[in-house]
Amino acid sequence: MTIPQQTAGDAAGSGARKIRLSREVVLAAALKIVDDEGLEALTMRRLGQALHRDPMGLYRYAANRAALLDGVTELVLDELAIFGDDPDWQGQLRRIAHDLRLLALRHPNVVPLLVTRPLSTPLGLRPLGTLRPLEQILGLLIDAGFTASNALHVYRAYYGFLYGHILNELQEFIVDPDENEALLRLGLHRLPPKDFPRLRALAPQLADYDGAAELDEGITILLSGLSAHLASPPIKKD
Amino acid sequence: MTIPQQTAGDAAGSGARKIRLSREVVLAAALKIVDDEGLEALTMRRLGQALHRDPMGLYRYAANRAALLDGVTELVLDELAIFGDDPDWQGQLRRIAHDLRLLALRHPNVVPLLVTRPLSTPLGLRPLGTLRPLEQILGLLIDAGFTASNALHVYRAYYGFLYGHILNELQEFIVDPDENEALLRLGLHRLPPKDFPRLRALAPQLADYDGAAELDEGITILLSGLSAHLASPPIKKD
DNA sequence: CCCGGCAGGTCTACACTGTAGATATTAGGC
DNA sequence: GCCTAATATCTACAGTGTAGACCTGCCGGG
Repeated sequence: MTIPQQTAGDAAGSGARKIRLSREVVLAAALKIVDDEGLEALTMRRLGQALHRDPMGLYRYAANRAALLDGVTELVLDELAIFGDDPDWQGQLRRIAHDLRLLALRHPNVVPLLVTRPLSTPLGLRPLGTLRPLEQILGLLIDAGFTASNALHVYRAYYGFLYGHILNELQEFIVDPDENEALLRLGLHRLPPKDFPRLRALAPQLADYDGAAELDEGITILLSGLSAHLASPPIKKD
Repeated sequence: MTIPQQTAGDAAGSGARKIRLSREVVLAAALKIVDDEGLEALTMRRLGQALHRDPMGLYRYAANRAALLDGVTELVLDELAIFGDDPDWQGQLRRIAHDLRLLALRHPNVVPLLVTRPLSTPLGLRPLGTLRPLEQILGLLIDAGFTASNALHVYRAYYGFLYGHILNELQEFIVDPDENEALLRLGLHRLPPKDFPRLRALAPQLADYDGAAELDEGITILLSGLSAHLASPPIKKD
């Protein structure tokens, strides 16, 4: 006999009262599961359990699991603020880069979605929330005086570098934070010294990786390179 | 590397000659499935069917599905050649970048693995094949006169940019190649014009994206920026 | 000849997944 | 009361990874 959870006090003391569902509530719960337990843990049944609902009911708020994942990425990207009216476009790009980096560190389990979902969805069919940063940054650059097509070039170089950095940084992960030997912290001792001398020798530098500083340097290089390159010859004849 | 030649008419059950299995054969078959039918299609049962074997037998060559995926990424990365003795490190980096780009275009379905698998595996525990490029490029740079730690910085900027570019390029995908209107080719007509004016206006530029040229420009910018930046002040005091 | 071991291939079974479709429950209008 | 529409829940099915039992051929030794 199943227990109808009509009576409030049966579950664990925290609000056993069924809150009214909405797309935002569902996505927020999904994000929490991904953050806490990883991507694989986000199943319809698990999500239903977290919301004290039948899993089937969730299909009202997301057509299927893929749409649910898209919703989560959208929700995460909404945390990113872009101010279209700031005339200091370089400063703005720098700030956004740092913001996105922090966002990725806050939700590392979502990063695979961030980079992977767009690969299987053509531009025009993506959730609008994920296209908004693109549109806004384009606006930022165009307002700063760039040609539309040059703005696109700058955007590509910028976002490419940015995502690349984030992937890079998230990949260098610590195995055993308590270990004080750098080799061991990264698990590098398992590599055959014969084949990987350089990598092993770089253990200390790998172990104290200042992601923010490195990102900032990269942005500086990129911006200076871009302005130098864009100043002299037009990139293309359109 | 090369697939042992197989009989074309494997569908006809009579002549289904069972070739001798090996790790390479299994991984090659797995890669073929991923290339032809996508990542999701690579299941143990499907792979077993492609090899005319019981799916369970495959666990002799890959401990589990994750290991199988790792094997596939390793196999793909083996296609990338790096010549450690070339003194022209800039030219070498440029060539490798183009090679990796072409490799990604050849195996677009593997790219998610390439960028995603390392996120869930600490450096020291990755399949050795995926670390080899790192080690070799470090060697290239160190032989060219870089400090070990500067080599690491250059590597990070380089690989970050490179992966970023590849993601970028693979994301701008064509919905309907027969369409001659740029808006429609990318599916951009579905975007509300009010919210995405710039993006829609950029449709023509998006539609003819010369990835190789863009990558080359980016590399140029990066290399010049790097050498300028590395020439004057040391990045860090180690 | 038999026999025991052994390594590899095969089968069955189980716990879990997404989700289609039927069913039960509720709310609102007359 | 009764009818309709929406919403919530249940059941069921095809598919997944993989543990563990089973079978099958091959080996050298008696």
